[in-house]
Amino acid sequence: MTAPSPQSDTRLPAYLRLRDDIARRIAAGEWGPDDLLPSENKLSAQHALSVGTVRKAIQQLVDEGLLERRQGSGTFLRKPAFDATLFRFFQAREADGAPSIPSSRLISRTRVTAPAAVAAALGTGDVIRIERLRCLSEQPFLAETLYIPAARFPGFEAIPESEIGPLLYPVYLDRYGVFVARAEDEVRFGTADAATARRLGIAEGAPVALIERLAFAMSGEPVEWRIACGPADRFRYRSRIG
Amino acid sequence: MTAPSPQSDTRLPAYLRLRDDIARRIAAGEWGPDDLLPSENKLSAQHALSVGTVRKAIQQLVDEGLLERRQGSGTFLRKPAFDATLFRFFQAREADGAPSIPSSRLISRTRVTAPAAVAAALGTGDVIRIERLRCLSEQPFLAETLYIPAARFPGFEAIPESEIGPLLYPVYLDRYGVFVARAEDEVRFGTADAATARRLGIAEGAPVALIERLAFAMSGEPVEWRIACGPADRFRYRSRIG
DNA sequence: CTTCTTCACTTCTATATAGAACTAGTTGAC
DNA sequence: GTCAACTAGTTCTATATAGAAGTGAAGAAG
Repeated sequence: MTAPSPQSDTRLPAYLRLRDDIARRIAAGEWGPDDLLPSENKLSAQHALSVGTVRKAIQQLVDEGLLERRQGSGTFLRKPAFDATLFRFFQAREADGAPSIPSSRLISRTRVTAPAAVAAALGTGDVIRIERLRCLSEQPFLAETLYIPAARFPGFEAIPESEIGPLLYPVYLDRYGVFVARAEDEVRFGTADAATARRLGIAEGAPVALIERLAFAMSGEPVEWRIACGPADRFRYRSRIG
Repeated sequence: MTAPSPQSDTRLPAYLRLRDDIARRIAAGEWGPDDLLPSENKLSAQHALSVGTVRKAIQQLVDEGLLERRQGSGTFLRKPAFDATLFRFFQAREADGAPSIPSSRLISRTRVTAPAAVAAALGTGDVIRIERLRCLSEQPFLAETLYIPAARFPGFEAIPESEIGPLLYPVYLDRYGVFVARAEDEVRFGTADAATARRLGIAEGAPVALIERLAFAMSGEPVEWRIACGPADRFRYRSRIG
């Protein structure tokens, strides 16, 4: 076959068109996380391109973190695990210093009209609001409020809590085919309001770090807006420049 | 010539050895910022490699941000301009919203013994301490304390203030041949001590953001430790994930 | 059952080559 | 002097090919 999918825009180089084609097929859910993609040979035959061109296209997707190559085995779709990136911002470690994924406690799931700023970011005001608390060793340290478009996640508010793990993105993928590929974070400082302070067990007005996130599906469509709030003294962020 | 420089360690692939060789020559100062490197043809002839292999080596250095390719012109050494990255963390904009490099006021330069943590990071306790204040429209908004190894920057404390611009890294490069290639930032929150509060014109104990930076020369040697302190309400950081 | 060998398949490295696309300077026409 | 055409040099795209290196499973040897 010669990929009858919607031809990439203009007269772009072949390796870019192939890259976009593969990305589109990933977005369409043709392969699931950790699935094996066709080999370079197969792809080059299917698209009537040389292996070198195919490698160049794949390499870009590897650089973007979408794919993973294993010499001798094949090329695999990577499952993005960047729910954990939120915790780059906080010291989320057990007492023994081992990093771990905090447990989640869902507080509420309600269909509401989104605040103006959130509606603007998501492109719709018809959303489901999720409130949850992240805990480490039974100790709450991060309060989150999330909004997801009701049209994109129908019935989410009715999913039994037992079927929702500590991470949400796998749920989005498994139940709704929404593959969160990219996110934008913004970090600010502020003070805790009464409700948040109560949940976190800190004083009202205590300094907190606020992390806003807008997450996008592979298609570029925004699929989740969230704000996380944690005590400022646990905040710590490292970055490498250059 | 066939590059008599210290051969790269083991039996690594040729493109990696070439990459390291070029990086070493950059570190040795063979080319200055914005200089033109030898063309792919010349490099392939000099090292007895094919053009494809040379391109692969160069591409890695481009990905790392060291080099810049301009089709039709050549490959150039990029001058890192990441003093500005500090201000990714703060809203450093003029009243009209235009981003700008804040002015600097040097408060002191003294040869001192570094605090233990700093000495550990720099590998020596014999340092020069620099205190300065970054201002925007005459309004101070960032207080910095820097430590640089006295042995690496002899006489820095005696350079006339008029010869030091708003950015320090160009001074390091021009006067001491120290090319800052990489840095690690760590962001925390805290409260202002008396001296800092006075300098910034805020209340003692007011919430502040603290950015610690350890900067490295191309050789990997640490050359500067600094801590910057600014009011938390001006802090704002954006990042893109995925 | 365990261990070793073989084999098919994969990605990885490297070469050689051809032409397209682009840049910057020089030359020539007017 | 001005502008267009040409040219030498550069990176970029793409192909074809060969063998090295690594993987995983199947089969042989003990």
